[in-house]
Amino acid sequence: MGDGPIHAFSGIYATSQLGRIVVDTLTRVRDTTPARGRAAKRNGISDVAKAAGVSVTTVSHAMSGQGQVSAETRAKVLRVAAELSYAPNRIASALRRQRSGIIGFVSDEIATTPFAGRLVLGAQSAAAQRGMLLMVVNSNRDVLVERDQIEALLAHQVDAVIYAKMYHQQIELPALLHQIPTVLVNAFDPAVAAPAVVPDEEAIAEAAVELLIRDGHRSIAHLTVAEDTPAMRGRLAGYRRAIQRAGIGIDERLIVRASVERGAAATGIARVAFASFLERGARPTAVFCFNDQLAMGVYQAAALFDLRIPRDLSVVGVDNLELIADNLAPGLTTVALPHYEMGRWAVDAATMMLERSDAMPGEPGPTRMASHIIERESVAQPVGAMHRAGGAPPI
Amino acid sequence: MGDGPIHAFSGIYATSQLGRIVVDTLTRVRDTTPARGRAAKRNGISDVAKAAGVSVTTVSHAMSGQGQVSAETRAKVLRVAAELSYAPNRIASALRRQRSGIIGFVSDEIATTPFAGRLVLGAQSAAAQRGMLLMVVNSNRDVLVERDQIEALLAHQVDAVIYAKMYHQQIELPALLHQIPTVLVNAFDPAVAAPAVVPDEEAIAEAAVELLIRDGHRSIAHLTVAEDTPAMRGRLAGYRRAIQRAGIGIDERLIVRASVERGAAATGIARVAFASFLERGARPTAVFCFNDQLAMGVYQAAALFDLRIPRDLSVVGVDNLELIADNLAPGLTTVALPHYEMGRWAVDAATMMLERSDAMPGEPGPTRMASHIIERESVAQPVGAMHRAGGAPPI
DNA sequence: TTGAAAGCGCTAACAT
DNA sequence: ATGTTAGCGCTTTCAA
Repeated sequence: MGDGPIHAFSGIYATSQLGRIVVDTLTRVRDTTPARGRAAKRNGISDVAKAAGVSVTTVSHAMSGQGQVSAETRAKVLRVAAELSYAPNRIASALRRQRSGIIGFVSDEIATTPFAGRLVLGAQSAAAQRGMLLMVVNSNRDVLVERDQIEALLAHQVDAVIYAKMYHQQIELPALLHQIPTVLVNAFDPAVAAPAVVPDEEAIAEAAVELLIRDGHRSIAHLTVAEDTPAMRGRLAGYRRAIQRAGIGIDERLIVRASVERGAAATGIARVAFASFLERGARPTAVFCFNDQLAMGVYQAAALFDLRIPRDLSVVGVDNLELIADNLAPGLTTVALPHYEMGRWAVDAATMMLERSDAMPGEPGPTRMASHIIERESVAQPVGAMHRAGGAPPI
Repeated sequence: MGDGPIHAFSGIYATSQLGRIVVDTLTRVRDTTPARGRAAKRNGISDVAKAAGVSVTTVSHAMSGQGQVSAETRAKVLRVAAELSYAPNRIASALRRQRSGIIGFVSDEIATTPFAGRLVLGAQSAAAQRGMLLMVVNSNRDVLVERDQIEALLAHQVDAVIYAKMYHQQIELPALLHQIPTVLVNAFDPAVAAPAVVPDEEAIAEAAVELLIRDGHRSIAHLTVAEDTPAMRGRLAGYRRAIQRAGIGIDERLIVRASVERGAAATGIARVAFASFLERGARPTAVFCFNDQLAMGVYQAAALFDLRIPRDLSVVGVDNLELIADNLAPGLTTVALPHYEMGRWAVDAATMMLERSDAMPGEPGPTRMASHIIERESVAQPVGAMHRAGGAPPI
């Protein structure tokens, strides 16, 4: 035994048949020349069977808990399997069972928002619990790439696919996915009866506005985007509903739209939009913003008008982009979208379809998932409201 | 033919044997009741063989370009395969060839930085070019979870694994990975001869500092972190080298450390650190910051001292966190880390090892990859420097 | 140039 | 309770 990894045959296999059966009984020293090129040949079920002196069937049964195996045989098989660090070859298993144990995760975008990560994380943790693995592909919003990626997933016999978008939207499900159990995330296709999960946009706005109302605000602006999306519509509707439910009349002048493209410039445009809004004499005590970037713009606009947040103006955003929300001073109170939860839900829905092929998880229509508010320091009672809700209306 | 998907047998298969051979010859109408439960049975190689009137061997050869097939036979097979939308079952192929075509991608973290996304994107695009797929798992920095995930990857017979960290660091490669070709990203293990790729930290600092020197700055501060990491050391060394190379003496008083934990609070702590530094009378005309969050803190500190960026103080960051760099006013000039490129490199290195098992890609020691500067508006010539480098030294 | 057949490692139907 | 065996869909000898 010279350099390199230290291997030893343990007692029971000392006279053993197969070169492949190699057991570490000594403490492994640090291996400075690890495997290159090819993966080391791993022990297979027949290696275990031989070493344990049983048939492969028994090993299979013992490992999977399927058939009937006596407790002692089972224990022995398990012990030997552990010693040989045997784990079933999922490729062979997949071929035989016609189940790969892989869920494809198709995302339109993975690098420019933190949403993708949370979605993947949620999906992955649910998948792990069920002994499945995720195969993540990402199209960068290129339909051709997406097609190729989906074909690759299908060729790899994924059991199901999660089709996720980063922004809540209506879509047309790629035809390729009609042949396989698919669940939509942050998206829905009215023409296809596939389970779908989306954020409950109205609830987001209601939660935010109710938080403000509870603190005594009666003059609450909504800074939103011009683009007509489910998110924009839903949050606007939720805003209206919460305002009205509190017995406050809707003041259309308090609803401001910033025509903004997605992405960075949002902040500047929001600042301009909101500043010109204040310029025209509007004096809300609070703003509910469509997203955190818009909220960041409001911080800048407030500075221009010498308005202190939260003393003179309370602000609530949506998205919980930590890079923004934590770094703003004061910290931004915002609504966190349920990406992690939607990821989990999607995998659960997919496996449910796999187990009972007649099952259709969720509601008819997209399942709407609740968000939660992350409170930081950008909300306070309006001056004059003091310790009760419904204080003196400002202006 | 009633509702549902419209299918038709094309002429040549009208009398055909197999129910499975189903060809769309009519335009497909929109399917509102897609597959649930199980994936639709896909045509296999023998379906193609029968339809084309050849053996499966010939189909295999024709599809893969391996053996000798006459041009016409080949054309026919390909046509039939396309009509049956046949694609080889990668599971069966993997079992036979002992090559899964899957690369495992192990990441310590996927949700809280944009880095993971860019790494995955780079790796994925390189993998796609080689007909491989990525299986992404993520441990959330939990060693136990990591172990399980790696075991799952091995059970799925991944051909190689990419082991990626989000922050450049020295690590000890998990023992499980010694048995399979592995490439490290943003990390290195001196005890293991595995290919590794990391950012060239010194070059990052040199590029930033040289940009400032070119604009005429002679008094350049470096705001860095206290934590002793390869990134901190490398960038500090690069800073010193660039300064000295320009014939400017190192002024140790210009090197400021903010003891900061990763994450959000960085900004505030950086502001305090840099403010107290200015308070003591230090008057650099530019700061090179260890990262963008620190740079954001400098913006805040500058505001406290009535210093205008870039007129009174130029600022350069590292990371190109677009949420920060784009939203700061003025936009932050910063160095973008080569995450995408490292992802690509890793996959290329892994496939190289797979092809020639004696190959050891890259340099001895981690391969260092160049970054690039993203210029925005936070750098200008110092007052008095005017149009030439080496203008009047300030103070 | 084409085809027959073995076999990758496993699971499950069917003995015993 | 345990074992024998066929076969998942493909690739690859080897033979014709």
